[in-house]
Amino acid sequence: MSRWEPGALGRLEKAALELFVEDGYEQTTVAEIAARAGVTERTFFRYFTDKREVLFGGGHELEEHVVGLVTGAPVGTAPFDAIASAFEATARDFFADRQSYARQRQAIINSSPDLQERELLKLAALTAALARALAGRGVGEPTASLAAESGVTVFKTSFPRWVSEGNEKDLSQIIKETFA
Amino acid sequence: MSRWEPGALGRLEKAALELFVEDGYEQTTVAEIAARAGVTERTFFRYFTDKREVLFGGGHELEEHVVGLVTGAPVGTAPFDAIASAFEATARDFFADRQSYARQRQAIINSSPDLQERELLKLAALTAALARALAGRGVGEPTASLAAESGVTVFKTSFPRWVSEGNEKDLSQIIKETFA
DNA sequence: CGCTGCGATGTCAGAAGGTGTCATCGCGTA
DNA sequence: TACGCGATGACACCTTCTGACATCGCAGCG
Repeated sequence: MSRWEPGALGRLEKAALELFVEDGYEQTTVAEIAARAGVTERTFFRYFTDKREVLFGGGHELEEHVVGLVTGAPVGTAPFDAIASAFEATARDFFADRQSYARQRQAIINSSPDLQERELLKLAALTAALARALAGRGVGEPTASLAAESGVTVFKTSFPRWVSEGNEKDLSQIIKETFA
Repeated sequence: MSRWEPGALGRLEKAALELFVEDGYEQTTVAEIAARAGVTERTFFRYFTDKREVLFGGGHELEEHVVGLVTGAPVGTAPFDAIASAFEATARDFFADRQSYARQRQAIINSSPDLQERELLKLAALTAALARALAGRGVGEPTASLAAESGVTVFKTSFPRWVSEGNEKDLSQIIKETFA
């Protein structure tokens, strides 16, 4: 038996999500999150730079995934097509069975301007990373940036639709439609 | 002689800009800004909801201006054209003689993720307002949102170029080129 | 002329977010 | 056994931001 329960990071993310749902983002204090996770406030800030960041941990993996797909697209694929299919595939891989989680998370984000700011920043980072990936494939400016912007815009507008539709429609399906 | 010097808001904005340039955004405290402006910290927060907001006061007027131009565009103007010329005109009216101010301000924003977040939020608000304006002219979705997004994207990419070009090239000129 | 209400500011106390620094102690390794 | 590492705790501290109440010139009004 080690000195502390392992998995502090996961416990913090879980506790935060629960409390945000129960009491709202702004009403929840970091101290409460830490207490429910069984750690100190200080430990929270060792895992997350910010109170907000606890909701955006997955963003990094998502970025790597999409960028990887774009980088690895068949030689000669048109920039816009590479972006489009990367997003479609990522939608399948990442969000297929997580609609209810995504819905909760999005509801929280929509409730707080602070969180919306952070999300915009993450999307801007994603845009920049995609533009770099395209540049690495020899795509010049401003084509690379414009294709990246377009892709992220499509994603950004498709996501709310997928989340809100009560039905079981596929995210990748919606994305495919919107790209047209 | 009134009880206090008038123009507290202007003094705060001026003091903030100076201190941000001198010491950097993060190193400057609200207390310092207030002291230089000759008021209390509390007064700062009566004028600005946020430490960040002191740099974004003009955003509201800019939004009203662009939206007004779009709303007042000749009947029958294509959505995209309405947006494009609104931005060109606004560039002339708002930024013509303020390049050095804009450069300072942008340098500060670029130095802090906090400020970049806020700027992205303001641009998102502008996008939404433009989409509403187009909708008010009878433009349907998704055309309205896409035209608004495109316009803001062009603005967002043109601005850094205008700011960084050492030369005297016109913002509205750059914008016109990018729209093509 | 004196009263009165308003508006802009000050004063104070305090919650919450965030950081630096040092202490603790189980565990793997020499 | 001794040692050092890594994750966490403990604590003090600063900054941002908010609520509640006090102050006092000024304008209007009787």
